[in-house]
Amino acid sequence: MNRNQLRRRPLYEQIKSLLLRRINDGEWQVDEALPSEWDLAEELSVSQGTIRRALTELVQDEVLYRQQGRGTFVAESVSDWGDALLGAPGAMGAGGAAPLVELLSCSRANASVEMAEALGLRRGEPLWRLRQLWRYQGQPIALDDAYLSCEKFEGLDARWLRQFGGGVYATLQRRYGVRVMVKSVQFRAELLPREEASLLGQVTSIEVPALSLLRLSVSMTGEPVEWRQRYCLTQQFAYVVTP
Amino acid sequence: MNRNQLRRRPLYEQIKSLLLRRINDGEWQVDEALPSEWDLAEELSVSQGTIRRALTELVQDEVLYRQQGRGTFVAESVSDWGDALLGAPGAMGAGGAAPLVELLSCSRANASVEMAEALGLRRGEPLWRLRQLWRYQGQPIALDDAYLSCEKFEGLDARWLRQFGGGVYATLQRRYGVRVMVKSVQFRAELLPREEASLLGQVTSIEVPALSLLRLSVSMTGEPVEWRQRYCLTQQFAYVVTP
DNA sequence: CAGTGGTCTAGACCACCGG
DNA sequence: CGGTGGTCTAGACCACTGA
Repeated sequence: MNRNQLRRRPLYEQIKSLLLRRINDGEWQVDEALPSEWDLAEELSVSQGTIRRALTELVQDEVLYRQQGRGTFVAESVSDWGDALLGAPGAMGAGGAAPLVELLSCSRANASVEMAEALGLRRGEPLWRLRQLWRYQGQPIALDDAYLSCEKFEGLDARWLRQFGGGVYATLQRRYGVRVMVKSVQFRAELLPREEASLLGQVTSIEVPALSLLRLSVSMTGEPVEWRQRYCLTQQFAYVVTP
Repeated sequence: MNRNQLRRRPLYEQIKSLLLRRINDGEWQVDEALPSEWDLAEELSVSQGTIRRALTELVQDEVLYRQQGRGTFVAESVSDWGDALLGAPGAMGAGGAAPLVELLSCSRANASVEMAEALGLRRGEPLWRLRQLWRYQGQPIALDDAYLSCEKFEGLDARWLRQFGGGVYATLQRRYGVRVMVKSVQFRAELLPREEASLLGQVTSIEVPALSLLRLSVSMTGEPVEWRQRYCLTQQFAYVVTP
């Protein structure tokens, strides 16, 4: 390891970046073990304690997971759904589960002002719009529109996404080597727009309030990747977050 | 430090608990420095590295904060509002700020089934109900009802809360030595009930959707302390969370 | 059993802060 | 300048896993 690096970034930070790059380059697959801490220490000419610290932080970032006696492994990327669970309103203890996803469509759109700003693109640039329907206990519960740059993710289409399964983020990781993490989430309460209401099976004429989420996801290097809007029905189940 | 403790809990965990107890007992005030890592190490007969690890985790839990060259200090308890910010819808970059709080009333209520379960009490037990109005840029933006056990927090009243200022959590810490952290939050979209609508200045006859939050807060030892419900207007500002 | 991560120690040097 | 936290090293022992 180069010790004369202007002494700016600590060693363990440099090792974090290095490992992150190698993970994203696909050097180790999901659930595959990295070399042991001692082997990494020798390879990178640092002490095992320094390797340990880098790995510990990557575990905290949920990029890796450890199992005592077995090794250190590459973690799955986050789920499209996010960390939230669906639970009975008022019952704070028992968290439910995450819903199941179905890809409805993959079309093209143009970046709005907000999308362009959030994604670091110019207004009007072409984006993929991936529409997903979430079901919980068989019932439609949420509708997502995910927007991603066409340029960065050339050739993304419904066939790929359905074939891979596991949602948009899993596909980004496996096909484009991009790991993603949620940077920011906005919550609002809105009346469900007509189109979304019909897709969510809300056919009554009365207007129904829905939880509206806006979410910005970035790559591990902090580069904005996805702008996602979600309408979530919360009459039966609440959207539960546990910090 | 007792090394023959059945070897169950690691030393740094024991030290975390010990320091947490001493912080809650008021041994050091908010923004007051703890003894240096070396002094603590000597006092507790462990190595500085072990003290360091315990402190690092308490910093991650936002119980302490560190300043290089100065020391390690007791942090403020969390704000009643929580970690969220109010921001312009669609603008993910620029987070706004938190709103200002005003205590409306302090009354008594009886625990509902959900409250009792969440707080570990029996149904119908007496609770304080603290009603707070949040204003942002002068406009009412959210209404909170915080419920706490009357038994555990004897003598809580509006005078104390107003006199202390800084909200419920600051008062719990200063008067009862209880530090609090948010354990779980539920989000729902609802139509704003009539009473809450009038307190939030929504006098139109049409029904307005509001973001409904249910939040359970616990002490540092994990004991449930507060059940809080919030109605938040989101027509103008979104509720922004940054993980 | 060998190999892995998990804890703990001791000591060194650096970077920053304040008087 | 002394005192603080921040980084890095080397080595020891433990606890768990799997062959």
